[in-house]
Amino acid sequence: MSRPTQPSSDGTSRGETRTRDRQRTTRQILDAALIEFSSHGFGGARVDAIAERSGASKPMIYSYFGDKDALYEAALRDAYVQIREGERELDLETLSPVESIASLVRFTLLHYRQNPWFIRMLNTENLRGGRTVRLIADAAAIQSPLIERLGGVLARGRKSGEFRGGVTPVELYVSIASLCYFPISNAHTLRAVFGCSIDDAWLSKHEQDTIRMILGYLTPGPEQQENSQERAT
Amino acid sequence: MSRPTQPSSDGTSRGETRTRDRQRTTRQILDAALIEFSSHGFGGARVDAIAERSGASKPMIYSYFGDKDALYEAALRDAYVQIREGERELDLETLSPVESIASLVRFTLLHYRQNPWFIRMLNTENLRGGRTVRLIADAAAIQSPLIERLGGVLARGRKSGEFRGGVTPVELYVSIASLCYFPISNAHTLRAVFGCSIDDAWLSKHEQDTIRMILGYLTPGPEQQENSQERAT
Amino acid sequence: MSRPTQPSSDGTSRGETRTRDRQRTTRQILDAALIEFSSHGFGGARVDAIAERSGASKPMIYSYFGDKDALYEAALRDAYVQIREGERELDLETLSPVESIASLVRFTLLHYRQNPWFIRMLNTENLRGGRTVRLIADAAAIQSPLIERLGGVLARGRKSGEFRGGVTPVELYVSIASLCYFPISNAHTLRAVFGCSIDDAWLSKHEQDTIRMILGYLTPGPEQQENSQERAT
Amino acid sequence: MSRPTQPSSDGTSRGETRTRDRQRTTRQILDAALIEFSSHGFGGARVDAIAERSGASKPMIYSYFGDKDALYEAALRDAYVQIREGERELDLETLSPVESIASLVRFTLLHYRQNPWFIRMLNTENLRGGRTVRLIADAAAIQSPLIERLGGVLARGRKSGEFRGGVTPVELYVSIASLCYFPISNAHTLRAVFGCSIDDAWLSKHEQDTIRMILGYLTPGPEQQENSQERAT
DNA sequence: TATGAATGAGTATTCATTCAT
DNA sequence: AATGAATGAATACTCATTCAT
Repeated sequence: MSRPTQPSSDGTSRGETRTRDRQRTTRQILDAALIEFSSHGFGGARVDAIAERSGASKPMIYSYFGDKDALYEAALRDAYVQIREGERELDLETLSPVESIASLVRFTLLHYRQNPWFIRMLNTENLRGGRTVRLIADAAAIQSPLIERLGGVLARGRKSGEFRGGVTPVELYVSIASLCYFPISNAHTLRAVFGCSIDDAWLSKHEQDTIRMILGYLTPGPEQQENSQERAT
Repeated sequence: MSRPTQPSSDGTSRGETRTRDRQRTTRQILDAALIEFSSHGFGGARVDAIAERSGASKPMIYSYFGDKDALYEAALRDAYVQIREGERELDLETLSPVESIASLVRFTLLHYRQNPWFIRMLNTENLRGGRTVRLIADAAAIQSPLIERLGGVLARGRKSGEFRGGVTPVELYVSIASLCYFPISNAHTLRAVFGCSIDDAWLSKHEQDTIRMILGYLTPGPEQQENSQERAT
Repeated sequence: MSRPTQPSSDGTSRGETRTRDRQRTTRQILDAALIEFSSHGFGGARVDAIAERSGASKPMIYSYFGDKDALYEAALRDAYVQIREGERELDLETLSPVESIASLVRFTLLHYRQNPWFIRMLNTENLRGGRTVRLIADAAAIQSPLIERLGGVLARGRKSGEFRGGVTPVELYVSIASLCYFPISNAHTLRAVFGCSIDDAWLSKHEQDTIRMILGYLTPGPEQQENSQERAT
Repeated sequence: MSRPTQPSSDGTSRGETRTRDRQRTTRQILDAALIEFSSHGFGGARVDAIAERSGASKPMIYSYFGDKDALYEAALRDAYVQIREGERELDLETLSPVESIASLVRFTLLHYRQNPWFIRMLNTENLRGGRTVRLIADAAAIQSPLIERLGGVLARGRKSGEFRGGVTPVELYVSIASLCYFPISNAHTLRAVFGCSIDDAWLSKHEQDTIRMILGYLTPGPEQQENSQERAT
């Protein structure tokens, strides 16, 4: 029943073509899965919809990935892989420490805006209690080298006297991510409750504010504010 | 199973127990719905599970609320109502401006930690594109008077010279919420990707950092940082 | 809990009032049931709808009638009772035989048109295989004295030479009923399939045709037509 | 269970069995649906029962037809299609006008007796107010070419002097259908109320009576009867 | 290998019927 | 006696998954 495939004219062998087809199909399925899972959450996602959008048949999806959970896992991992690839374009090594931080903020915000499905996948996964990310946490792809690079920036800044000590890269990055993630992730409820529309202008302003906040936090300065609550208690 | 209802002292009679039972049942259904929807998202939530957890029968749920969508809407609204009630306990009027801000940060973080289902409901709703919150946005319950009160704090701070101008209460609140929301909302993925466990200690430290960041942002100061990127560009 | 009812001012005693109330409620339930059953069939009828339309509570309906089947049975019997009452107004004794027949046709058609729920109840019951009408067939109310009276008309007509013999009243009545029932019962499908709208004008014409057909059938005449098929076979 | 399918001789290959199975399954579902809907009405029909009787699974039914309404629509349309197919066997062109009419009556009665579900489907649909037949009325299948053919018979009869004028084919057909439909449709209630059992013998006699009535109605004759009521008024 | 077709096990929702007052 | 409230048992419909080819 398998139709005879004559050797492809571009020099690839039959096996290679198959491999390439398989990769292409896998890619299409993952893209469709990312859209579907990030649009409707895990429970609301439909394998049918993924099949239709990807152009692959359902048995194919099952044969490639196993079941819905496994497909979700693959999609989540792929989400991280794509994001990590994006992060590689970020330059934290040649800019000045201050500029590196500003650049990181700008990049993070832009990244979230350009890949809204990523935020949605993270929301979905956290709603699920992280049960899947835990499974794939050991895989190298998911861990971000960003922390290490950010550690370098902090060290440089401390050495140059621009930054104070006592700030870990993880804490710093979580703060940056928080400020970039939340307004985009929660745009709908923010608009409904506070009447603010999180559009380009709003986010541009927010970008400035965030940079100011983060740099203010890193600056050595007179350090009066952080004692405020100690006095209060 | 029927708890002893002491005779009502306010003159209401008969029907009273029915009413009270209805209220109690409604409450139980809403509680169960909040747990279910915030645990599994809308698509993954099961009306059966809500019935079982609440102790109400399914027909009762449908008779009280209509359908799954309406039940979700009621639960979402209730989530906001509960949060608004919590916010009333917050004192932003008698404390000093700086202390008010610190207090708001502490309160927000505590609030999110103590009511994790709230964060999860917001995530769920935003995953749905906010289609339900839009429906109930006009209800008084949902809009927060917090913004107005925060505006008062900012005004007082500006008058006393502690705060600079040019900061709107919404922007400020979004930043505070961002910093408090994200680490809790995304605790699972953060742990998997950055290896940090968002526990009490972590959050205590984060609370300090957040207060420092926010106050640093509000302080007039030499204003060098916020120009950094202008130099860069 | 039963409120004291002072003796009614119109001379009826408490017991009588209760009896009268019960009768009135029963009547209202039956009316609502006739509408509901004849509108939606047995399977499509909703006890809730009957309760709402009748103004009676569902437990009352169940206490009065038993269950849905029994209620249907009562409604069906009532349909026949009402129809029989209507038939009493028909005069088949004083008019001439020919006029009696014409009058019966006119009456039957009018009757069906004025009580469309009756046709629908009959359709419903026949769809059910007559399982209920069989139960109540023994009750006097349901059997029609019409056949007997029609027998008298036929006898008179035969005696006067206007009608031929060999026609039983049941056969005759079935033919009349057929011609009156079908166009009304099947008005919707007739319109869809044959494009004819069964309105007043159409039915007036049909009334004439029916009378002509029936009388032609009863008239002694040269009797050529009815042999036609014997020749054919 | 799979009947042996001989290799198709018309050049179609593969997919053929699938198609044929689909057609066969569709047929079985429609048959089961006709039985179920005509036995219990729309509201009383159970999709489960149709699945069981047809041997198809419920999801298959839904995948083939859509939902219960659509299945009902398909069944109703199919009922008409089958009936129209039956009518094609009827010869109204070569027989004499009188014989044609007699033949049509005999055919109609036989048809109704042999396909009792057809009458029941019509009853069901009319009980529903014809809302579905209206949807499919435009489909060619449903409209009967019978009327046209009957018009031809009437014309021939008028030309030969056997039939009078002033009779439209629709009116005539409705009368014939009435006389054939009602005794079968209402057999159950007729038996209960008038004690007559509508069996083969009864219907044979009724067939004769109907032919007599219809032909009497068509015959030119002295035309005395139809004036009777004018005298009465 | 690839896929149209098929289904077991749900899932939201309804309804006849009964309880508690 | 009368009814608002409650529910067991369906009922229409769906979906992740597998079969047959």
